[in-house]
Amino acid sequence: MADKITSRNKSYSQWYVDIVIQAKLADYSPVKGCMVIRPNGYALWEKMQEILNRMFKETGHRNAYFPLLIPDSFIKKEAEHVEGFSPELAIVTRAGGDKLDEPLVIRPTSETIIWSMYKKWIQSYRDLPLLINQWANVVRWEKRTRLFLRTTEFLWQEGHTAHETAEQAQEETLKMLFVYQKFAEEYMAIPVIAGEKSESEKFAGAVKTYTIEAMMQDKKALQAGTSHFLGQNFAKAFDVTFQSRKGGLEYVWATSWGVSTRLIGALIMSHSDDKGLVLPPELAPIKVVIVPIYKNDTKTDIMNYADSLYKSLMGKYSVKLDDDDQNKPGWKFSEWELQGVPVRIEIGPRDMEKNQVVLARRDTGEKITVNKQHAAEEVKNLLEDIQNNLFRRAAGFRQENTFNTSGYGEFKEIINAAGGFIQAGWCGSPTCEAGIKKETKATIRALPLAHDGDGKKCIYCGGDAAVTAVFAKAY
RNA sequence: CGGGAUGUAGCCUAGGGGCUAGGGCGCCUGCUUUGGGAGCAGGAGAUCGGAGGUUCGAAUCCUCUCAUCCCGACCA
Repeated sequence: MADKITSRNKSYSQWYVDIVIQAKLADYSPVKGCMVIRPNGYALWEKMQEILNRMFKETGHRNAYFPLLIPDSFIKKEAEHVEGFSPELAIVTRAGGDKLDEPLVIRPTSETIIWSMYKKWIQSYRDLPLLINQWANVVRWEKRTRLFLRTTEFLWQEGHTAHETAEQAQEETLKMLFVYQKFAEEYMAIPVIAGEKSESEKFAGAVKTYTIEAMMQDKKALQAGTSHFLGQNFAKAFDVTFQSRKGGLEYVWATSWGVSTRLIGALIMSHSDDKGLVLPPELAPIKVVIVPIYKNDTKTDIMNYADSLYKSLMGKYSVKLDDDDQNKPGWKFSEWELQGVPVRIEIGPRDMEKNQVVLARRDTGEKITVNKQHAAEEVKNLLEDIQNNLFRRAAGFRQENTFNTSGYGEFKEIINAAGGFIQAGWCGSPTCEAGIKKETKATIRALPLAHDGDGKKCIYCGGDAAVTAVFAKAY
């Protein structure tokens, strides 16, 4: 078999690049830092959109679309926001052959343009809550890019909501955090830690940022989604007020939340192996592929047999019959494994003779032989089993690589040698956080919800811990 | 922005002053094959990243430049 993919042992980052390129998920573009999402990759994004859209709508949100170009002055209206984003903005200064009077920023996120519109749309508490989501592209000029994980332009969804009270906005923030958690765990089969970000890690312009944080196979952390409680920061910056039930004029309370095509990177780095992509059935654009195996003289019979199986499955799952005559079965096996299809059905003369089929599962490589009449039911069970197995495997891996320690010496040892997540006490001081980052490169990934200090001491300064923090090196 | 690496056909690559730039994969044609990336035969495909220079002669040497990847710094 041709070695198209560098093994994870040899080079994890090259393995990742190889998967993306060889599974035809994406390709490099002529512009530095940008990528083309190819049909295989875009199909994954479409599955994510489909599921998330359903979940967003079930929680009362509606989709809309705001423009790509934002007046430069808008970005500058919220002090922390401008400070956070100004280094990575792409700005249009010429258009239509002339220099523009006011430069236009290509959106790095849409808070400012959206709140400028919300000012027009919100007058009364009767206009609240306003629950809008948009699917869009954004541009952030990053110094260092990686396919899917951090590209100059990327696709995402951004929810922007407006509420009467701080409590309602806070509730919305957490509600959407849990939507993300459910999506990651139940569909992507990726276990995540739901928690709050520390002050230094939060979104520029937010009062509080919440995150779902996942562990990749190299034991590094990946921020997979964020949900922000924006307080009244943007309402004040854009003067968005409403007449309350009591008649007074009050600033609106806000949230925003988003996940991006980075999730595709998370998916790859959670489940895939040295043979290629491994997709959880819930997200696999093709769940089952049928590979017929025939000789010239048996071709017609085998194809008929395969086709009848195909017809019996096609209404139930997205299934593909690979009737391409150009490649041999062995080639097809490898190719579909590379592309991550969860279940492969092999049908050859020996199977037809015994009225059976061979089911091969992508997650373990295991093959089983089942009676053709039971194939549909067996496939259903197998898909469920693969979905569960992938989650269990990832959860087990995370557990094996999550450590508790109260000694800073041990902390440094773990981070440098084994890697992984470390749960430790933190006093809450940015100085301690910065010291740890400088000395170990580990950052606070999340302050898990429902954990106070638990009587711990700060891992760095030894003072009383305000919270339990999860530390790790991160993407 | 620092460090490293690489640019030769769609992809991988050989050649490091000299004659028609060689091979593998892939692609096209035909035949044979088909239970883990098939075989044979024939064929198409290259201004050697770009510019300038040295030379009788440059893919090869020199200078500059552009691009990408990897590592680091930075990063809602």
